[in-house]
Amino acid sequence: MKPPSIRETGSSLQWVHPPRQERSQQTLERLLDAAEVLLEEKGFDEVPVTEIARRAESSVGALYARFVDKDAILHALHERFCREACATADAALEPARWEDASISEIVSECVDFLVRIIREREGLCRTLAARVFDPQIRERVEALGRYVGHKLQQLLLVRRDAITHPNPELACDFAFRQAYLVLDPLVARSGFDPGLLPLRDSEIAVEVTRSFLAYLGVHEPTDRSQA
Amino acid sequence: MKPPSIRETGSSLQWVHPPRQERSQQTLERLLDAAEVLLEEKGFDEVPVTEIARRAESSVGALYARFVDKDAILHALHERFCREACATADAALEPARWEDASISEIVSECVDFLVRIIREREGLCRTLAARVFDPQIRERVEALGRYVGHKLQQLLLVRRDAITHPNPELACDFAFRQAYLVLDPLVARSGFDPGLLPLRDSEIAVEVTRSFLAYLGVHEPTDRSQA
DNA sequence: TGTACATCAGTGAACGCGCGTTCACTGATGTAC
DNA sequence: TGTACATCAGTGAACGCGCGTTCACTGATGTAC
Repeated sequence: MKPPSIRETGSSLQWVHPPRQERSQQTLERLLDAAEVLLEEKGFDEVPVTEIARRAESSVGALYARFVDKDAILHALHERFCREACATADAALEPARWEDASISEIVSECVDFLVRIIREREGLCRTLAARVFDPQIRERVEALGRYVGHKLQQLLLVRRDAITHPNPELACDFAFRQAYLVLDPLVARSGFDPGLLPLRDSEIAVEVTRSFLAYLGVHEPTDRSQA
Repeated sequence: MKPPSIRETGSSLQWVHPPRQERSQQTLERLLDAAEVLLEEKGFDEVPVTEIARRAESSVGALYARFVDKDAILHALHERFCREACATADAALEPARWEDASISEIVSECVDFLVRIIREREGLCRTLAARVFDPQIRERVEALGRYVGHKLQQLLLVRRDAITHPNPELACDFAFRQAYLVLDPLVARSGFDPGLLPLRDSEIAVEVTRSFLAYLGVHEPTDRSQA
């Protein structure tokens, strides 16, 4: 139950040569942006470094002046994503925002939120999903999951007498991960195709929310938000 | 609601040069087996054809005499997997076997079953998961999902008055896919690592089953199996 | 049953392509006095 | 403010490695008469 913290795993310095001028800082960001855009269309392995450099209106040499190797780009992208995701979660799951809310309201908004994030960054999410076997990526995915999951859990456990599941801690954790694991492929993969289920995002969100709540065993509270 | 059938998508012939002698048939199978074994340890892209050939005690030339290209091996492996999975599902979901069973019994056994299959063929499942974006693989995954999902659905819908979810058809479909989507990464990925959730297979199965039933809204029947 | 020929199966060294990475060089920015 | 030098940033052609694929050749199996 200790709040998980996002350790800076030796962080960027492992993959990125730090820029010392404003100019190269911008190049770095252009390269990252270019890479992320290209990931919307292809897998990471299908994108040659030359293409990333070209798209960023930079050059291969400049790229290697910033990144120790090709993989470093993906790692940097993932780190940036995690930082942003944490920040967003911090804001969104701020207890004050939810003082009078019921569990279903919280869960429902969280699910919508997950859908939106995954949809916005489909390409990156897809590539990351295909690489969870990479220990570094995996560790980052898990750390983010723990971090956000823990915040959500705290919010939900305050309302624990609305939860029927015999082990509310486990239940919150499992339910959150389940939601994420289901949404990731349903949303991110469906860019290519009707998708695994012929449902639109909003319909998927409804079912995932329903599932989440049913699993917790929430009998809808007549509004008793604070413990 | 039409029973989905596994179309033979032009099938093997597209990737495999059919063997004409017993000998080459055996070579083909040795190659497939070797490839599947190697997938337990690495991703498909990390396994060079030379290694597959070597492990099969064959040669690169022999390999290319059977498969049109490297990808063909993965496709052939996937087709074999689907054939076997269908056959197993046919046997397991045979209505006669379940005449007196409740929904929870059916679901619980199905989940256990999924866990076992995924666990047994971790390597292949992992590689396939990383490749759902390939249209051919995706189509096969979906076809298998439809096929098995439909069989399960039929079994469950016979007991539809035990289901509270407003749309039982949709619910069965969604619940099955959700179970699969959650189990695949939880089980197949955890070979590498403590896993996303620090749960053992049996514990995961319990939660997935609970979630499945809760989502359907099953109020446990006092045994009224036939409609 | 034997012989000749055709097709199938297998071998593994060699080829070649793609792509990540390097490197010699030019230009820009910062710093010291 | 100006000048000289050092470091940073950027360029893109060339390199080289890995790996999928081919191909010339040997051996095995099948078939026709």
